[in-house]
Amino acid sequence: MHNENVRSPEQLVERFRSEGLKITPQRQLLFSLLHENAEHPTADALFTSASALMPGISLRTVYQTLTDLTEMGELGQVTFDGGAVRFDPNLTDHHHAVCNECGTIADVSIDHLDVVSISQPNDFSPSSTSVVFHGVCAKCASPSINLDKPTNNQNK
Amino acid sequence: MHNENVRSPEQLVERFRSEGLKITPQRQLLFSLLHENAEHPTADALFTSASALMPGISLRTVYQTLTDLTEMGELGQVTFDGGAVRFDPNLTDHHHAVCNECGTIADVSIDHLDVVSISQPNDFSPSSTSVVFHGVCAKCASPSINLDKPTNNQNK
DNA sequence: TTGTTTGTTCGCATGATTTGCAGATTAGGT
DNA sequence: ACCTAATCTGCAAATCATGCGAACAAACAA
Repeated sequence: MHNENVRSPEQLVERFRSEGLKITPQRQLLFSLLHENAEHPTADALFTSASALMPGISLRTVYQTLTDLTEMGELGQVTFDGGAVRFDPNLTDHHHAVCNECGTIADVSIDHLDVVSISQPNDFSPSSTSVVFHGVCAKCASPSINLDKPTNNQNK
Repeated sequence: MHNENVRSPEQLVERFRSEGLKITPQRQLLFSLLHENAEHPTADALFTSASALMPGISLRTVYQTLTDLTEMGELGQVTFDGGAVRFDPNLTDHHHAVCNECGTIADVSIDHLDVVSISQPNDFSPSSTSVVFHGVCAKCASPSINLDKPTNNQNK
């Protein structure tokens, strides 16, 4: 069974067409780069990936397309620790686990979130809830595997 | 009973003294502006408040002091929706509710957070968990009170 | 009180991220 | 092949935050 909530490039092309928008090579490339991309890339990271395959593509176009997709509800945005906005093609209801060491962000599916006894917001009606776990991922936690310890903490 | 986890200006002065740091008027002012400040202010908001009471204070000093306090563990930082970093003097374990209308951020105390059946991170050891509720606060939700509807959404 | 030392403050430059704008370009239809 | 409107691109500019060095002042000693 395949997850309908991660749009394929074809689906996004169809969506754009139905909205009367044009199908450009830049957009098609970004659609495919986003497809089932679980790395929660920043605009700049996508620009780097895209540039390798399409030299000359503009960072401005990457931002524009990501904004378009977000406004169409085809892309989610998340921000951790004040850094750059990260884009999330996973449209299912899920949460995130951020590794303090390497900065990678993993999706977390929570079947049932039970929040017991909230004190303040007896007058607050939440429309959505996001949970972020901070900790150390398996790769960074195991010393045996972590011989080639990378220092590239992607956090800011 | 008084919450020991929101430091008074006197406590912060004591802490700074014990660390061999100097007690300057700028720092004292910021300590008092942060004391039991539940508005989760940005650095710029604090700079504006501080400037009214101490004309000439530098935004750089505000950032510096906030960074110092954060590194000392006397201040928390939170970011919502990619905007500016917000500072939180509430050191107790708590969460946040963000109003989609007016942008105000309310503290939420959760007595018990029960997360059931996490799928991905069977290999992830979280050291902290943050929950953010997005919705509409009481003030913005009640039409009778909301006659003077303010448009100042503080979100970005 | 005066002097010394060392941490602070301040202003400016710089970096990082994101958006506005306008001219050049091109997808999609005639 | 041509038109037209949408799109792409490059650059300027806004926002947020930090690095740096010179001027300044808190803390302490004499």
